[in-house]
Amino acid sequence: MRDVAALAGVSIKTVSRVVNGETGVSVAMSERVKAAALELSFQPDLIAGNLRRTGRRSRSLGLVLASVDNPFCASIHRAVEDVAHSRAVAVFSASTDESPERERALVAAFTARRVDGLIISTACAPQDYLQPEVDAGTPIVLVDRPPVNLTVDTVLVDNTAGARGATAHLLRRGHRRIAFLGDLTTIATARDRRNGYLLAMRTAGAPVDPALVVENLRSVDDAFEAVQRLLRAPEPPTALFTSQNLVTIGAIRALRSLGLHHDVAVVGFDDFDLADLLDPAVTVVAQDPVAIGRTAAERVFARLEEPHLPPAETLLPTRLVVRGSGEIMPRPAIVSAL
Amino acid sequence: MRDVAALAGVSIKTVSRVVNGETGVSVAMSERVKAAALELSFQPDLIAGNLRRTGRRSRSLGLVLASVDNPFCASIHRAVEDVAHSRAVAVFSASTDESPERERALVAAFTARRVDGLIISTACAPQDYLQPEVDAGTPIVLVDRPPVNLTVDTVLVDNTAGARGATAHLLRRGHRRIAFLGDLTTIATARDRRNGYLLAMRTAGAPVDPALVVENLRSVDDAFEAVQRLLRAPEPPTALFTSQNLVTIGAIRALRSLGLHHDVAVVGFDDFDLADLLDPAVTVVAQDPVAIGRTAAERVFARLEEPHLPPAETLLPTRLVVRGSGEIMPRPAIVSAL
DNA sequence: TTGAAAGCGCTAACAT
DNA sequence: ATGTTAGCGCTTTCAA
Repeated sequence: MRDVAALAGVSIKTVSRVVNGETGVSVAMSERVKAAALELSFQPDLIAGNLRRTGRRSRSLGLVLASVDNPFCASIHRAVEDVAHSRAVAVFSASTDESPERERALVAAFTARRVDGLIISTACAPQDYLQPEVDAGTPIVLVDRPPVNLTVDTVLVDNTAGARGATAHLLRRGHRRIAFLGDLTTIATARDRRNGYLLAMRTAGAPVDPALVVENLRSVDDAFEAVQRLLRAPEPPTALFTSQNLVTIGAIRALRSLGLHHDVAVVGFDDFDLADLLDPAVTVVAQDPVAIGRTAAERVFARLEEPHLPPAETLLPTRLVVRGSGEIMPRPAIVSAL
Repeated sequence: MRDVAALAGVSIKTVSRVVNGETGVSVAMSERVKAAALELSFQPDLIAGNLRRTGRRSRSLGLVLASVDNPFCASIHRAVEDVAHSRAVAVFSASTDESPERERALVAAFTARRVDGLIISTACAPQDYLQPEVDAGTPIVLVDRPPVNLTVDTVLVDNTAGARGATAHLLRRGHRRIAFLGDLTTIATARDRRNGYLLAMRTAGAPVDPALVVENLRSVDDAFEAVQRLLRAPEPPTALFTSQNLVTIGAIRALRSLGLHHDVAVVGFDDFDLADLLDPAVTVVAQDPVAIGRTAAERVFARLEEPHLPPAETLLPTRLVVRGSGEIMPRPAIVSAL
């Protein structure tokens, strides 16, 4: 900037005015400065500029997800990016892999870079480590997972209702022995989905067999093995409610390996690509990750403009997508291939 | 930092020394400063610090992809993140949607934030706009798409060989009328894949029917319609080589809609989740996006340490994953459902 | 071992 | 309409 000023033969402040499009610069001067800037291919340093600027905005935002290569997270990510891009804000993103330590490290890395806001799908509970940031006035939105002992904006999905609806859907078709296959119980959404399942079962007066409630499944392989075990047991379930994508896929693989994919009903939580092309097509409880990301990003910017807004809780509904696997009627599942 | 110094009753420089773990501070003093920092929950401003620091590193990196919610891009992203995370570097990411204008805006946004390096899957050719950054010494790695009129590090996939291998695979099973279904011809990888197809056809002495070469397919729907049209034509193909994920999926949907999925062979470029669970399972030319991301990120850091390294060109191989759809033998495709 | 002064690239506040 | 001075939060350089 000093070089540009020297080349144009003006003061550094005049260059600053031109670069920032401030009023009160003669056209001739402005042209001269622009020419000099172009010649030196001058690019203003946004970081240095924001050091002194009133408002002190880095025009960047931190996004912390379970993993950027998980399709659900990636949709949220893209929605956040689009809102941020429209406001000339850049997005830092990172993955926790469900590790509280990594999450803390990532948030610290982002706050050290003075992001204007944070959108977090937390792997921690409680999230005490965020309190200093909240106190410092950084807009924080928790997405998908609720805050514990923390008052911040949230954008959550009605997991309980979604799971209840999925289970009720199976119950309506006459299923009584419905297995629940769940993710880590440390994850709030996994617990909510289990509770929705239990609620539907109790409401329908269906007994809950503890042997049919399998939790802490972390991968396709975990789910595969759990489902194989369930169906080879003396009293196998006639339907499965799988509470997460990887679990749904593992369950489907297990049913195929046993030749039971047309005999055992499946409803999965969370939609996935090609679910409609499988045989049978997979009935799911769909979430709206784009709405989650968009809402969260808009909330960050709203709070940036109006810091004293009361914390908002957005609860997004789910949608049951009927495709076939969830409409299989109950029948004795006979494991032929042993 | 000033506040911490005041509370500890030391100079600001001493705080700086403690915070950065520099040597030459007495233990007692160090303890006093740490206590003060903790009490004020002081977090050093990485940005301000790097303003004067020798080396001038922002410890951030810009990643420009087609779209963060495309699974191929997301895998690259995750690999880049992991390498960056291990070096305490944060990653800005963004999506071009194949728009050269958006790409330029994104790169400008990142350089204005003084990222230490850029990893770009470019939607532009030539990429002249990058020359000033290259000249300024910013490490830039182009991934997946080659540079035009620009000398930078690259990490590319051998698209031509992969496409040639896929087509040869079909030819070996006796197919002669093999359709090529391609993406936008503005994308270099799309052209390379077409060239690989043509090369294999010519090598085998198979005539190339121009009616079977359909390009500029941008979506599942585009591919769906193109494949329906091809198969309803008087001389339909007996096999399809689909040069991209969305195209592969559109083609599969079209074959199903015509009841021909067990009659027409398909080999797709790029692997995708659940390809093995479809009926028939889909034979693909798999790329290794994780290797792309890892290699590119490592290259950025290598160049950061050693700015005068000669530009490196990494060409990653593909792998044919045989699953069934590509092994269907040629037979007259009779469209029953009209 | 500690501190004072200068300065990174820029903007704010106040001249002129 | 333009320039001057101070200062953002930190590191560097050099002196004590």
